[in-house]
Amino acid sequence: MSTTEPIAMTGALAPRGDWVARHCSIEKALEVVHTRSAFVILREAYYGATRFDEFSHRARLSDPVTATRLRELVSAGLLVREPYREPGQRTRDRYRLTEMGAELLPVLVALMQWGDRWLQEDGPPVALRHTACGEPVTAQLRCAGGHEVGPGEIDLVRLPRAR
Amino acid sequence: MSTTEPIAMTGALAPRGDWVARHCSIEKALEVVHTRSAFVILREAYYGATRFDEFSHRARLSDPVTATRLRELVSAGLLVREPYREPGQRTRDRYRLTEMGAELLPVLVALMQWGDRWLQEDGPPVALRHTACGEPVTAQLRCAGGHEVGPGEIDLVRLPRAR
DNA sequence: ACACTGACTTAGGCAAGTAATAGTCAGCTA
DNA sequence: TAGCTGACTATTACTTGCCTAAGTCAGTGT
Repeated sequence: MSTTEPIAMTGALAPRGDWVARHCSIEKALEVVHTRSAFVILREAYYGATRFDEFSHRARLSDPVTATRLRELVSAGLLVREPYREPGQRTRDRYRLTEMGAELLPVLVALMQWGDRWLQEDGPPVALRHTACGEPVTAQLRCAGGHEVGPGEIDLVRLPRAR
Repeated sequence: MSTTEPIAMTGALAPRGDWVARHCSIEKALEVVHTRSAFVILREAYYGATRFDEFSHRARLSDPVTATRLRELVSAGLLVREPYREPGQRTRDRYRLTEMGAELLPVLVALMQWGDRWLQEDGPPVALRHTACGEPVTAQLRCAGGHEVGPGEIDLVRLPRAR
C-alpha cells in the first residue's frame, strides 16, 4: 500500500486493521536515550556543563555511569569530545552538544513542563525564559500553517518507505 | 536566595556556582515514564488503542509487561480503566487517556520528530497532520510572546519554592 | 622526584525491565 | 453445564542500570 491514508490519531479510535508500527522513530530515539542518566546528562549539557566532574556532580551520577553515558552519547553523535586547556592548567577534555544533541531540547522541555504541571506540589524549581523578550518558553504542538494543535486534532498518516 | 536570577541556558556556559538541580521536573516525569514499554503503550494510546490485546499486540509487548505497565500508568493517572460492553459481548475493560496522559503528547511528538530527522535513513514511516488544515504537525519551542525559540536563546531562572 | 588532581576503569553486587511459558478466572455462548 | 475467549497472574531466567569502593594514569605544581 503506497498511498498515504489517514489512520487517525485523536482521542477517538479509528479502524486501522492489523497495522503495527514499524521503524517507529519514537522507539529509535529511545534506543539512543532511554535511561534516566542520559536525560540528566543532557539536562546538564543544556544547563551549561562541559567537564566530566561537572556532569557527575551536577547530575548526581556515579563516576562509572557518567563515563559510560558520556561515551555513549559521544558515539551516538549527541555530544562531541574535544581537548581544551585553560591557562596554567593541563589539557582536559570537554563535552559539547552537537546540533543533533541540541535538537533534542524540545523533548526535555516538554518533559519538564509536563512534570511542572502534574508532579510539582510546590511549583516548579526553575523556569525557562526567552532571552530576547523574557517571556516563558514552552513546547507546543503546531502545524506548518501556524495553528496550535491539540491532542485530538491530529491525523496519523502512513508513508511509503524509500527502501 | 529568593530572588529569581538567570543561571543561563544556551550553548554558552554561565557561572552557576555549586547549584545542583533539585526537585527537577524532568526527573520526576521520568520516574513516571522511564521505560520503553511505557512510551510505546502511550504511543498506542494516542494511536487509538484501548483494549488490553490491542496494547500488547500493537506495541509488541509480552502480556506480563503490558499488564504491569497499564496498571502503573493507571495508578499514576495517565490512563483510566473503565468497564465497557459491546452489544452481544461480555463486559470488558478499556483504557483511555486522561488529560494528564494526553498532555504528554508533545514529548512523544518531539521524540518522533527527532528520530525522524536523525535516525531514519529511509524517511519516517508515519507523519502527523493537523486535522483541520492538513499541514504537518511539529513540536516547537515558543515563548509566550509568540516567538519561536532556539536552543541558544533560553535563560534558565531559579524560582523560590512554595514549601 | 613526588604528591596532587581530574578523569576515568575495574570489580562486585543489588534492583528493575523484559521475555517466554504456563496457568487462572470470569463471563458469554451453545 | 461445559467450553471458549479475553484479560490477566505466576514463575523463571536473562540483561541492563545503577551504586560503592578501590585502583589507574597522565600531566602539573612544588
